[in-house]
Amino acid sequence: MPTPLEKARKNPDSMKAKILSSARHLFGEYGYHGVTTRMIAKEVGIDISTLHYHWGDKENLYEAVITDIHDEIIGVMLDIEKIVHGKSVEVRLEVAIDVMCDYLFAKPEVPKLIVVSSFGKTRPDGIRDDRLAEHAPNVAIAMGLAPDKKGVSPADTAMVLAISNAMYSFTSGENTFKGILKVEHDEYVTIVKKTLKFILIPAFTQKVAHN
Amino acid sequence: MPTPLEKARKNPDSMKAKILSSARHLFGEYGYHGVTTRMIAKEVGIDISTLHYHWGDKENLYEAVITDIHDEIIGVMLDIEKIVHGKSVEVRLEVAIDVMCDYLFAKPEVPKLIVVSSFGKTRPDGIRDDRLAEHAPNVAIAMGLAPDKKGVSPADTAMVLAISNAMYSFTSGENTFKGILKVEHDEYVTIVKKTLKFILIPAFTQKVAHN
DNA sequence: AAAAAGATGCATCATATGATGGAAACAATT
DNA sequence: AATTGTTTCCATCATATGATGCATCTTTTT
Repeated sequence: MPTPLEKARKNPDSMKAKILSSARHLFGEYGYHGVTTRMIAKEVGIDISTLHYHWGDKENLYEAVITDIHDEIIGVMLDIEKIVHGKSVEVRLEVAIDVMCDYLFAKPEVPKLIVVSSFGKTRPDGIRDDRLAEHAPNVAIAMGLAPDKKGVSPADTAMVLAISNAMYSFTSGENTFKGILKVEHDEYVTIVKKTLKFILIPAFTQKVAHN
Repeated sequence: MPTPLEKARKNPDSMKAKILSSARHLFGEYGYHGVTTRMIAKEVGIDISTLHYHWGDKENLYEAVITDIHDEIIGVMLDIEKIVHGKSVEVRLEVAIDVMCDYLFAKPEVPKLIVVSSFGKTRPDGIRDDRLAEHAPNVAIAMGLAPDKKGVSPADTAMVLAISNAMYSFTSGENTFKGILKVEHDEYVTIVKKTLKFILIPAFTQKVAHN
């Protein structure tokens, strides 16, 4: 029996999928409490009762959104791990930064939702997804920071978190930071990738060489 | 004529100050829309009408909170700039990381509010403070990335943003990341500082040497 | 074509929320 | 003590919000 989320994915033109898409966008923009079911319904062009018919209550829809983006981003991570497998540290990092940044810039609601769900609280509590967290050690291994699950130290995981956070911050804060840097989108993307590589590659090669 | 914020600062035991303090804490935890005036009033132990008497409407109180933390953090930045003036790049960065992290760990609502106000939107718009943004180039100069205001490139500013973001992420996400790293507060602080220095110092010395 | 299942919107409800008027309590000034 | 100004809370309001019942329309199945 497919879940509502699976149904929505199966048919991207379905009402379920349209609602999910708008919900992603709006929750990413304004946060859980900043979005009303009416806002979502209005963006889709439907009545709120139709929204509730497809997704149940607001919390349930939000959970679906969180699950959706987590599945997606973990998919991207696995893709990257496949691509970089066997490559040098520099190449691994470079590819990881390029591919992940392209993805995050294309779907800015993803880093925004990850950031708020990691940093902030949602009042009625609940709603939390720890799969990204649990995945961090795997990334550490894939990046060559540690040989196996046993060998991943907190410091290694902290490195992975630092990289992830850097990408999330720059992509979700694009609008603010673009203004500070006084550049347009394309140049912003270039600068971000360059800066990330500039900062991370020296540290990483040093670290991996040390292992 | 002092503003309400100045009055609150002048007397930390005043009702204005107590409300501001609770508002800081709660807005940091749940975001603008996640906090009701009733929640704040309850935490202080007063009626909402007293809250409105002192601070006007919710948006006004939020603005005061944002202004308050921005003044505070810019103060810390200026302190750091004084301390590190004339020191080597390594020492400058080390001190900056230590002092700023200590401050942010002590007042976690500060990075939280900065992150959400940089990344997210608050629905009725308005409410924005760009002083931190405008201050970024000064930090670039203080850190030795550029000789003067004219010489600060977008890439330099991006470096400063990367450092700031890294500190904000690690401090505001402490609760989540502590769990991932499976460490307690004290060790978490140590790891964060170590990781930040490990990543940033090589990149920075390289960059400054290149100038 | 009829029947069944699915999807949609209108009207409506209960509660939450921001906000205010005005009375009462308190403090300062004369 | 009386007066004035400040602070606090109670009662209340208008609107926003999440949610649902039910009738209507649409699609699918028989």
